[in-house]
Amino acid sequence: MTTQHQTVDGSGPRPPSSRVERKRGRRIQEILTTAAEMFGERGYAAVSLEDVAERLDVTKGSLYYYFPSKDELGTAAIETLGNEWTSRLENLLAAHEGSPGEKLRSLLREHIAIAVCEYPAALGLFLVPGDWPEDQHARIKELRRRHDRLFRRVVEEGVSTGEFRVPHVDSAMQCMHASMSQAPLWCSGLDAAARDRAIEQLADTLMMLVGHGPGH
Amino acid sequence: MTTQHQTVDGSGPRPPSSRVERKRGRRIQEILTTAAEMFGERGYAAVSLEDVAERLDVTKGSLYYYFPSKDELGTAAIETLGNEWTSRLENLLAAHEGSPGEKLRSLLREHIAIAVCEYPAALGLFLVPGDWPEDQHARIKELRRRHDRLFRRVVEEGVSTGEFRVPHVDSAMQCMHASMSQAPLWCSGLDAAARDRAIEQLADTLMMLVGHGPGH
DNA sequence: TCATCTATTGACTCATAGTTCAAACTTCTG
DNA sequence: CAGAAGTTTGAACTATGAGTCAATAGATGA
Repeated sequence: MTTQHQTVDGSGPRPPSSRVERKRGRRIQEILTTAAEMFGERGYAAVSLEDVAERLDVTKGSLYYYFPSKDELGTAAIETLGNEWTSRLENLLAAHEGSPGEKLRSLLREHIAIAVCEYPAALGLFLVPGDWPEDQHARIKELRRRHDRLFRRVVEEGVSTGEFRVPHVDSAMQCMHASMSQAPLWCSGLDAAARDRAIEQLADTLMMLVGHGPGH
Repeated sequence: MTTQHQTVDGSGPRPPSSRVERKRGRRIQEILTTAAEMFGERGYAAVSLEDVAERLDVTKGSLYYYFPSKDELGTAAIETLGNEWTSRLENLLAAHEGSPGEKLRSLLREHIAIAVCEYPAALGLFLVPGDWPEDQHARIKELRRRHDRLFRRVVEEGVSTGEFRVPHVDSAMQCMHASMSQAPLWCSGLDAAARDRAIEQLADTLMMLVGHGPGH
């Protein structure tokens, strides 16, 4: 068999099995991360597979050994990135014991840090869904919804206990997401120290949206 | 002469002159508005000139009668849109007599309303600058800077009089711009009444960023 | 070491989108 | 109305990027 294009995620009853399969998995991750990064930086349509291949130091054909098409690569990039991202936020929230204010601040920090430090520019995935084909467009919107539910739960908890003062929850959520989605842009080019400071300040600022200023 | 591709903006010592020239100007505006709208919706790379031509009910070749290339069309779209936009905000601010809080709220409302109602989706121009070629990328950044200066002046005025409480001015500005740039997305599909309400609520929410909640 | 499975290459095809242009059509103007 | 000027068209041409594939290089295991 020359090509396989198996399902990407390791779900189902398949253990990491042989060394060669684990190696394949790592290669796929490498490709997905790079692709997501570039799609995030410049949009889906503007990035050619040759561009992606070049950054990976391989040729275009090699990518087709792992993915049957650009669209499938795009889909996989959204899915794997989105799944890891969301589950990390969910775990953080599940393990957190603090007040709504503390919870929200932790969520914000984690979310921004992942975006800025680990998948630089990858949150750009969320920027112009119109740039993506129909199918992927829908997935991105779904991913957005999942993140929104997480944050919204905490915000509404804070509103009901009176700790937050939010004139319009929907607007506040939208502003929060919009701001976080552009954080990688603002932080690109900063050194580690400045980046950490910027993340901290951004979290401070977004807490203002729920009426939870530095006075608290 | 078959093609001309003259400068687009009406600056310099050229009155609107003949009727035919005015007609030409209107046609150019029509093209620019449509193109900006589509670039905003789906990004620069994802929109072909045939797409633009189709929405205008002409053929691709016709666009080349007015613009020598896609890139020039993109540049002109950014420039004209940006110039009109900025000067309207500048005029509003120059004529305004109120407190920093009232000024900022007016600016926000006007900015969002222009984005949402007059150039639907055109603020998307600002969304993925990486999607554009170098040259246009730089122009978009410059345009952003001009808008930023306007808003920042008002915010800093409010901070110095003590009316605003802003932990980090840079972060606050970034969040403000990010949120406004996505407003057209949120408002697409709303009827006029719902749209006006959404604009109002968004302005409320962004006032929170400068510690100027509904209590004031 | 040989045989087999895996991974990569580079040259090729095909479709799309940017660009040119001569010819046809429309609108002005004397 | 005739001719000139302005505008639009549709059919090329070209460049780019998606996708294919046979040949080759590299691992792996007996």
